Amino acid sequence: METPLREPTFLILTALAGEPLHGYGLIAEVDRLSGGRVSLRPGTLYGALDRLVDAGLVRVDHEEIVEGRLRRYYQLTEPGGEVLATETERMRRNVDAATARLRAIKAAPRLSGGVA
Amino acid sequence: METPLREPTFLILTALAGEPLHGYGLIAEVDRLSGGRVSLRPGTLYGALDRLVDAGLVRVDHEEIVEGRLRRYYQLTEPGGEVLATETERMRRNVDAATARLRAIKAAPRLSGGVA
DNA sequence: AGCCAATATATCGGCTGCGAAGGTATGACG
DNA sequence: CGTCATACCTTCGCAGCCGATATATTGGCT
Repeated sequence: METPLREPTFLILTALAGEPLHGYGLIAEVDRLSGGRVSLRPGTLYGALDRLVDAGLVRVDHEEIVEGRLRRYYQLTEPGGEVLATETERMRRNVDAATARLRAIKAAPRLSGGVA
Repeated sequence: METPLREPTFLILTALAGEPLHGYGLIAEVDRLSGGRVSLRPGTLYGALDRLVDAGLVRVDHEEIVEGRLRRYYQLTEPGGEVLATETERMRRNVDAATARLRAIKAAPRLSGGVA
């Protein structure tokens, strides 16, 4: 697993931090928690899930058949929760650093397009 | 330019939001603002700078020779500042979503490794 | 004088993760 | 009986990062 986590992977872990979900449910949940801004594609989702399971951050919780269709539920593991917490902290620091500098820019713009 | 920005690219923009910097100065600044956690490699830095200049998010401010060595200073453009702001907002939302769910986990763990 | 470290730039190849596209199967609905 | 929605999975190309490597100059150490 590469770290820093990319956005799709990060959101998958975040979604699973709520409750175990199956593939399609995960897509829906990520859609919801991102306010519709991120729609996972199957290729992204299953690739990411395979990697996450390999790395032990997620595991298959159980499978069930609903209306003839298999649902494979994935669950966040404890290491998965730790990685999510660590990555969240990293991002928080980056966000804070950027926010501080952006505030300074607004106060006294120094960009190419600044007021002449 | 791919969006979401990857961490090195994001930090380069953040560093340049403070003041124009040259390559090596940028490496030092990113080192500092990341608390030593991120040390840019030349390959990462110059690749990213090329892409950022191509995309118009950063531009060459000026060049100067200090002690016989060329320093090429890069400056954040206005579009660059906007992208940085947008990306920061995106990350803030993701951080908030993850934080909320992580808090819930701590209160009532539901992970594989939870208390038996 | 001779050498190594630090400053400063740049390039190349491999790896990884994402995304677009496409594929299979089942049940529901008209 | 065809189409849509659900649900799984695979393959391929691309973009960005990183390690390694290269080149040039200044300065310090011996």
